[in-house]
Amino acid sequence: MEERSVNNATQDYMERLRKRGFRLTNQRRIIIETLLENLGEHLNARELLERVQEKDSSLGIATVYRAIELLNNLGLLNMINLDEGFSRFEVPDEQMHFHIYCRSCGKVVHLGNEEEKAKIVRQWFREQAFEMLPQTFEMAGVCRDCQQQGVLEPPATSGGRGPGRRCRRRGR
Amino acid sequence: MEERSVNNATQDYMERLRKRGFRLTNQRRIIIETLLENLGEHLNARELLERVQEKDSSLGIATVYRAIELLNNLGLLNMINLDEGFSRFEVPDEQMHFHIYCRSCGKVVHLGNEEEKAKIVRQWFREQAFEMLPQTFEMAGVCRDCQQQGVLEPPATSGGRGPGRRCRRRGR
DNA sequence: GTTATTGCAAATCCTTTGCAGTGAT
DNA sequence: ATCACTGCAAAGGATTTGCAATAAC
Repeated sequence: MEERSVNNATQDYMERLRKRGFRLTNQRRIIIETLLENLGEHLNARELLERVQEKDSSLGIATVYRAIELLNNLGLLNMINLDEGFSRFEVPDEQMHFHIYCRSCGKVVHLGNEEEKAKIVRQWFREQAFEMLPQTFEMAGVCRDCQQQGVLEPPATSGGRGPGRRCRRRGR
Repeated sequence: MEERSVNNATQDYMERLRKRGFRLTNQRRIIIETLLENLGEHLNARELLERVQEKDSSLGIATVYRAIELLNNLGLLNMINLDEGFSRFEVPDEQMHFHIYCRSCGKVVHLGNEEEKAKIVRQWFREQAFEMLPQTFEMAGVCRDCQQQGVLEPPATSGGRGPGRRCRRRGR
């Protein structure tokens, strides 16, 4: 996203906070701006903190988490879970997003034709009379590259040194 | 699931472990059996441990987590994330499952017509040349009941006493 | 007899929280 | 002048791990 539109979008987010009665602090502005500058990067809290601290080195992790929670509550931020043991964050651009991630190497791809897919999902929500919240869809698979390497071998003896399916926290 | 089919299915799972070269321990059998007996309950690790300990009180949480990881790696178990700060687990019955959960009260509903929906999703995977892993889809929304109560109000003064959207760990 | 697996307790790591100080209104 | 918000450090809670003992093979 270019500088001008980041600025505009940041103002937009700040305005929404103001309307809801929240204070417009410098920290919140920086966090929102940084999220916008890194659209599509799916930063986690630590990564977001690092980038945010380039602008204000005293800004702490607690503030990051509190801003995330606030934005999420207002429906202005999606939480992304890739079964890593922590969350990643994304500001939604009005659209629903569809991610497929590889459980072996961690690669994430965005699906195309999102509007068409979104229509389908909205229908699913309608069937249940649920209001849909802004969100992304995380779908686990094995990418073409990793399919050829096979995944997770038996215990040990058989020469186990392959990557195995990444799955929990330490598995990155 | 009735006793007979639980037994059969458990044997089936054990057989798959054996084929991959893993040892058939009593602990693994109990854990698998318990997962099967509680199909659709979406137990988390602590809940699973409790039920498992009714059968073997010395079985520890580490063993539960290790069994979960093993089964998940073999594609024999789905991890379910409802943004609660921990995971829930489900043994898949060949089918893909679609869950919508209410971010306000936590209610979870299973969508119907799953086979039809599964076809759609399989097509999405095909478009990306990803192998699909057994999994469930967690979609966040607000249920009909909670829609009427409104969610999250501004800071404080304005009389905040509503529930607010549940969102992170402590929010249950 | 080997060696994968277990149980325990300690360690890790993400996330939340209490509190005193600060800054937006 | 208020009181929402911040930063810090400590707490909380889920998950992982080292290691000696155990039990599949």
